[in-house]
This record gives sequence, structure tokens and C-alpha cells, in this order.
Amino acid sequence: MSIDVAAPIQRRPLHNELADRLRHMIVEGELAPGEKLSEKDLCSQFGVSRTPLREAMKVLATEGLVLLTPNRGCTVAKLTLADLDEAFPIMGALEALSGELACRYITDAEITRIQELHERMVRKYEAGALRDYFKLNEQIHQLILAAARNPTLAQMQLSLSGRVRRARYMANMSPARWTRAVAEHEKIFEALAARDGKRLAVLLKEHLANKLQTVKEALTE
Amino acid sequence: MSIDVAAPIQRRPLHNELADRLRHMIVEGELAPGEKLSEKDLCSQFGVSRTPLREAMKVLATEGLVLLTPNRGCTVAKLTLADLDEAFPIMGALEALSGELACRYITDAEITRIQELHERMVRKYEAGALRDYFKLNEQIHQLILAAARNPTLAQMQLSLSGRVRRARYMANMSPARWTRAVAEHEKIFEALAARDGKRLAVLLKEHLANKLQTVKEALTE
DNA sequence: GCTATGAATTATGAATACAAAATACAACTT
DNA sequence: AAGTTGTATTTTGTATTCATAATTCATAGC
Repeated sequence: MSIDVAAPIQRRPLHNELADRLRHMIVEGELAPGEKLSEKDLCSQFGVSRTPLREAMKVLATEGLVLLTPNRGCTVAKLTLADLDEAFPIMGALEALSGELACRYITDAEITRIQELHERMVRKYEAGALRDYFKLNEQIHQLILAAARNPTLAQMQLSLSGRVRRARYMANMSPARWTRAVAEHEKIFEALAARDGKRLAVLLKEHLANKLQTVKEALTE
Repeated sequence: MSIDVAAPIQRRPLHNELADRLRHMIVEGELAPGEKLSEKDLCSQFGVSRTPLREAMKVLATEGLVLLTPNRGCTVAKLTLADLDEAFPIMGALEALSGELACRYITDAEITRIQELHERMVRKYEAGALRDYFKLNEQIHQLILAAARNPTLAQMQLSLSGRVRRARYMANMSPARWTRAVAEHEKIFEALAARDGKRLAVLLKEHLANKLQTVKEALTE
């Protein structure tokens, strides 16, 4: 496989690269909530100076992933129960809107594609493959979001779900919850295929509310 | 009037102060959309070095108020029609959620306070004082938001409305629109006072949709 | 006269240097 | 021994410097 020598050369600014890497590390749980982030350490780890690192930190702080305390540095933002209680209803409202818009704009091809993923996801559920299930679940949500044709909305959703994504590690769904989630997804897909925006909105909102319950249960035990 | 000499001394970091000032300048229209922001000029204007200024810029870029193009500087983000089309439905969804939550948590005292403001706002309408009307309108929205008891939601709303606030300057409501807006506010207040969350949500969503129309009309003429 | 090429200028990106605040710790007091 | 004070160290905040990319402008070629 040869590379395209005529492709545009792109060199991103360091602060961008750093922000992406750190964001990934936080969202994927490689950096624990509450962990102190020393500028010096991170600089030597990434081999950059403090200037671009600090710029990246400002971005992450604005996104709510990191907490900047004047004169005493930076910590990974903690996820409290209150945070989840705040975030999930918002995500519910945004998902509901996404669904409504998606029903307006989605193409048949997109629906087919989602159906494919949906069926594969159900099979992952039947096989008990939680990790794969999550991945497909996420892809479906992404596609619905894309079908809403609203980049601003997509970006806000992404940002919010990034913040709470860390909670997933703690949230190992009970079998009952999982079964229920799959049933919900079934209905969600049906509403989408029927392009019933109102119904889809309600379903998604409820789905998110249930998700919150699942996560909270897993957290408080 | 004496000052409290025992009050905690607070010195904010420069990047914070800068971000606030620049945000204000952009949102209030002192910096025109599309305007190039030269680091050097801003530095001499504020009397600071480029480091904290650049940090502030990263924050504003994340908030969507400013556009950072690698190696060629920073411009005030433009507000396109598409941006408005994207932002208003989101604001509608968030307002709807705020309203629903507010109905759950609002106290009688808060309702009384809002009623006061509402009545004053109506009088400003009758007097044709648009500026004052807007101010009161905004305060009411703020109070509803506060009653929703969801800081994350409040913060997202604030950020979004900051982005589109600049459109207001162009949007000089027609008398007919204004009359209609006041009527809508009347109903909104009634629903809130009755703590009818579902109804309030619908009203707020519609209100925002109408607002979008108003702004778009004003823009395209 | 117009385009294209290249040097000079300017602006941005990143690293270093310096200043100030916070933390850690030792010595002292009680 | 517990607490307090002062000093050393570390870390963060800001300014400055150096490097590199973009822009401007003048000149050469057609």
C-alpha cells in the first residue's frame, strides 16, 4: 500500500495534539478522577515545553474534564453523583432533539446501515459480549447524531458524553438492565425506521433516564 | 462606605481576566464578527504578554466565540444563518428542560419574584422600551434557569446564548413580533406559576422557534 | 502590464527564563 | 510532644527569546 505523496502535509499545533491525547487519556480512564496533573511531569512525558501544555489544559478545563485551581495546579475532574444527575437529563434532552431532527433528515441508506449495526448489536448482547455491544451502541448513536444534520448539537453531545463516559467503567450493567436496554433499543430503532420523531424523542429521553439509573445503581453498591 | 479589610484578597490569573474581557467584548459586539485579532495589538492594549493572552484565546476558541487558524491567527467567529439554525433548536431543547425542572423545584418566593419582573417587563413593552424589555426578559430566563437547580445546564445555556447574542443587534423585532413575544411570555409565566412542566416545556420550545424566525427575518431583509 | 519568484518583514508557535506563590521541612518555642 | 515560625524547594504564572511559517513587497521574466 503506497501513500499519497501529493496529500497535503499537515502539522497540527502541539496544543491541539496535547489536548487530544490528554482528553483521550481522561475519557478512557487512564488518568484517574481527582489525580493531580503536574505540568513538569506531563511535559517530560510528552517531550514538550510548558507553554503548549498549558494551552491544552485551558481547553480541557473549558470542556470540564479538568479542574484548574489558581496557583495550585490541575487535577482530573471528579465525577460526582450530582454531576451525573445533571448531565444525563441534558443528554436526554439533546438526544431527544437529535432523534427528532434525524427523523426529518435521515435517508433510507442510513436507516439500513443503522439496522445492520442494530442487529449486530443484538447478537453481541445474546453472546454476552458487553464490550462489543457498547461499541456498536455508540456507533448507532453517532449515526443518529449525524443524521440530525446539526454539527453544533453533535459537538455538544460528544463533549457531554465524554465527561460522563468515565462512569461506564464503574457501571457494569446487571443482566436485567441489559435486557431492558436492548428492548429499549429495539423500540428506538422502530421509531427511527418509521420516522416517528415525537415518539423517538420520548423513547430516547426515557432511555437516557434509565441509563442514569443503571449507572447510579452500579455506583452506589 | 467602608470596605471589608478582612475580606479574602483575590487575584485572578491574567488568562482568566483576559478571557472574561474578550468574551464580553465579543458577546456585546464591540469586536465585530470576522474581525482579525492580532496578538500583538491585544497584548499592548491590555498590557500583558502573549502567553496569558494565548491561553485566553484557547478558552474562547473552545467556547466557539473565536476561530483559531493554525499559523495564521485568530478571528472573531462569524455568525452564519446556519449557526443560528443549529443553535436555536438546541437552546429550545435546553430551555424546555430547564422549564420542566424549574416546575419541579421552584419555590413560591421565586415565582413571586418572577411575576414581579414579568409585570415590569410588560410595562416596558407598553412603553416601547426595547432595551429595558430585553434586560428584564433576560433576568426572567436567568431565574427560571436557576430554579432548575442544574448548574451544568445553566452553564451550557449561558454559553450558547452568548454565542448567538450578537445576532440581537441585527434583530430589531417588528411590532407584530414583539406583541406576539409578550403574549408567549404571558403563557410561559402562567405555566410556570401552575407548575405545569410539560406545558412549560412545549411553550419554551415554541418560543425559541419563534425567536429564531424573528432573528432570521431581521437578518435577511 | 501581468504573473511569478524571492527577499524582507511580520506574525505565530514553542521553548526558555524569570517572578511569585505554594508546599515541604527544619528549627525553634512553649 | 505539639504547634509555630522561618527557610528551602517546588510549582505555577508571566515575560521574553528563539524558531518557523505566512505575508508583503519589490524585482525579474514574459
